[in-house]
Amino acid sequence: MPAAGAPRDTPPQRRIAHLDMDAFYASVELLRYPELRGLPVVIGGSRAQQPLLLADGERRFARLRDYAGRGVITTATYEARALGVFSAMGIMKAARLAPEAILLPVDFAAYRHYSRLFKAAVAQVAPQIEDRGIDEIYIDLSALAEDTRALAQRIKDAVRAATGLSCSICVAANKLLAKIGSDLDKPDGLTLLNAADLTQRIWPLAARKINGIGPKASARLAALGIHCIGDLAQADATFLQQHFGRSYGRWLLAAAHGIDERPLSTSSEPKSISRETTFERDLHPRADRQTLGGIFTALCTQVAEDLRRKAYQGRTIGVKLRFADFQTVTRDLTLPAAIDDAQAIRRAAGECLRRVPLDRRLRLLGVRVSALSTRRAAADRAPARQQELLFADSVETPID
DNA sequence: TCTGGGGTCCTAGGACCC
DNA sequence: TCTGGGGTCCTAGGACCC
Repeated sequence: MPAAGAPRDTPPQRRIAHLDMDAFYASVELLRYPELRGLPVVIGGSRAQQPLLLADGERRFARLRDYAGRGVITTATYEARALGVFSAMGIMKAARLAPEAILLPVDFAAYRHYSRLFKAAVAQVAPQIEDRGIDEIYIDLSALAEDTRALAQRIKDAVRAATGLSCSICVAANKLLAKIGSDLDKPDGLTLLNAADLTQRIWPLAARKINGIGPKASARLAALGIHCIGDLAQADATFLQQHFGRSYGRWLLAAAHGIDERPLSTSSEPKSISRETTFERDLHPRADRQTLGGIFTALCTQVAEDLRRKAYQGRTIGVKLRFADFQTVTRDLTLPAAIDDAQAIRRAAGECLRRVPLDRRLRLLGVRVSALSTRRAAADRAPARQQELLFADSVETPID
């Protein structure tokens, strides 16, 4: 027991890294098409043209100006960003800014391959990893003895050796700061942040740089005269809670002070599996009934395939509709038991659809399955039923 | 000629149960 | 029959992230 007045035990400072691949999709494409290095290149548009291989072995690439239709930019090379083209920008708008930029279609299979490669390479150096999607991870370095900068450099080197790609990495006391820091020196950055850096390097940044402050919250903050993280740190706690609610208000203030105790989450199970599609043109529920029906069935089939491939079943089936004016509605239905087959999903999703007044043009349709369980867990909950299924299967594939 | 597709988490109200 | 309170599940929408 520490004597009264003795300093409390403070937990040892953590060392949390955030690693972010540089312009990931575009960089993977440049490995495949090195002749595009140095040019403005954007990835996006589900209907973008594949490069054409000419008779002389040359490739002809589509230009942004050639694209017609819906879609957004997924990634842009730094040369394209210099022209004002960024992720999530509509392709038609991007084409006005950079008509000559090369446009490539997305190839998720290729990006997933490189994603696995870089994560495996990092895991060889530091195994405590939280997956944050295809192109970024958090790494807990606390348990490793090595000097922080040397360790970060070794991780960067391992990623480059495994993939030929560069990444940006920041090591800080927590995830929140590491995430902000990895963006400070892109591309190919290596940033270390300590306590003294909070006021010098973090506070001048826009509040929007905090992971969790999006376009809506930053607009509301700006309307209150709060623009940078330092402004937020100086704001009154009660004032923030009045405007943003108790929970979010408190979090905003803590975040601005660089406080974040969240541990890494090194394993996770999916909560939902979904498929959705935006149509090339808006479709009317009556006039385009046949087309919509076909799309709806295809979505249910794809979701069912995804579920089975990943060995999940779900009890809650839902639909998502987006009207021409971008208004979005969802409906869902929870069943007594989890399912994973296309026909049952289509039946339940059809029930949901009937609860939406369908009198306007649609631009998007989606199907989602949530309240997931693994097939193994489902078997544990319903042993008798599973016995029947095993028996039924055994007709096809006898068990000895 | 705006605005993809895959997710997670939070809030809030109502039903229902004890 | 004048009416509390807590807990859980379900549903819908929205903000946010990659």
